[in-house]
Amino acid sequence: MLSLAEENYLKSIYHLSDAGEKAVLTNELAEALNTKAASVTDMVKKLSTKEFISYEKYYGVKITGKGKSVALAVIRKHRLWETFLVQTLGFKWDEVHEVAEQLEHIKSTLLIEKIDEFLGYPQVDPHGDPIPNAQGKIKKLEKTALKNLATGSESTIVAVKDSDSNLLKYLEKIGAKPGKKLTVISKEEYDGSLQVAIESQHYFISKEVSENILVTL
Amino acid sequence: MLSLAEENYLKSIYHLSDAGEKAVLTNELAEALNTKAASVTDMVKKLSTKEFISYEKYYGVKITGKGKSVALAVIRKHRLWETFLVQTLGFKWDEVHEVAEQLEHIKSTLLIEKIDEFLGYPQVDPHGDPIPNAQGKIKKLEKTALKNLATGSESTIVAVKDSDSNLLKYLEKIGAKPGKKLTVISKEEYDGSLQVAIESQHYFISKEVSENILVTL
DNA sequence: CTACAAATTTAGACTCACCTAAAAAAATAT
DNA sequence: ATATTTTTTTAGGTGAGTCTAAATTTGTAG
Repeated sequence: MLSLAEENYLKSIYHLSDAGEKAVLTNELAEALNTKAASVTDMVKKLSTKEFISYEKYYGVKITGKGKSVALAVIRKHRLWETFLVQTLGFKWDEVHEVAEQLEHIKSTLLIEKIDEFLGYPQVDPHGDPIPNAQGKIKKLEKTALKNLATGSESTIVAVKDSDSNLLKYLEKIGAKPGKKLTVISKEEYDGSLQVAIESQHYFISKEVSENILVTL
Repeated sequence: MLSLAEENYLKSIYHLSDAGEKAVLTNELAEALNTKAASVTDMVKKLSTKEFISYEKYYGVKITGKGKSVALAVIRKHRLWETFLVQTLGFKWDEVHEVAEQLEHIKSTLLIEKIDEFLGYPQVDPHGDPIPNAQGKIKKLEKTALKNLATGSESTIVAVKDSDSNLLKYLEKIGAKPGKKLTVISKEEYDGSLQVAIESQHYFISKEVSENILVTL
């Protein structure tokens, strides 16, 4: 059974390495985990002998398959809990991170599967990040800001970046929630504003707002 | 900020002392916490200097007001989470304890208040134990087995002791869920069976079942 | 290519929560 | 009242995860 610290190291290594693509340096990890390089060296040796990562002195660490599946399980829990906190309990999505950091370490497969079921098997969390399934598979979806869409393109709202409560209220009003379909009707070149359709209702969206809405095609 | 171990000690001390009524011995605590007497002595000294308990060598410990309020906060969280697991996620109530032992240590007042609200401010958990409010006040309710009720008495179902799934299915069928009102229509002396009304429907309840249903007047 | 700077590792130490074994105190039995 | 048993405490030690300070390796600039 992995300790809290071990799980956090693996999660950070996974993220910092772009899902295992590249090696992660000691200092990066120290920074991310709010600890000192010397402590990282210690832990990294331990995780290496346990074969969750491979470690080469002065070079950095790479996450193994075994390590990835631990990391993904933790990330899955984190994102499901965030979704739960926002969707079910009405947290704002800038309030959820700290709590989810704790909840992600609760040990119970049954619990997380029930939460997943309760939420209706969501694909993305409130930040628009994809939720790995129970097998650790992630469905990558190309996110882009609404403002990058061409006129006429259809897309699905995935998340909203900013959490300013005025913005949220406005989006609430026009029904711009994650999951909703959206079509770009027209774009104004000179100020970057655009007109969109959400459920056959037309709305005017400023450039600022269009930069904060993430969509997928 | 209290550690997990400290919170568990305080919770155990609270329970073993009957809510602070009597002193708790080192060995009792060691037994309850699955640890050794020597370890208990160490921790008990620490909690004592922090004034969560008062400790007298060779005599035992007593929980202070400060200690009680910590213990009650943990117990509140434990019972709210158990209620959530059973009511919302469909856990059976003999499956919830281990998970609730973890969840009770999540640090976030906002979270637990939202859970409380989401559940509709329940008074008791799925075992029929009262849930302390945010101020640590417990509403004690006299629980008794259904079989102890006199003919004609009205009561509210609080919990079911046994978790045999046949029993649960039967109770489900007749709508005998915690919170439901129940009236004793008649009792048969010779076999201890009784007739009850739940929402103006009459049902026949065997002695065995009536021993497993806890009610409050 | 040498010298300095930056990153990393090693060495040694700390706290937390636990342990075992031995000593001390309290309870019990004769 | 003394001896024996039980309970509790003390003393000393362990592993996990962290730290600081010093040593080492690697990278960079002249």
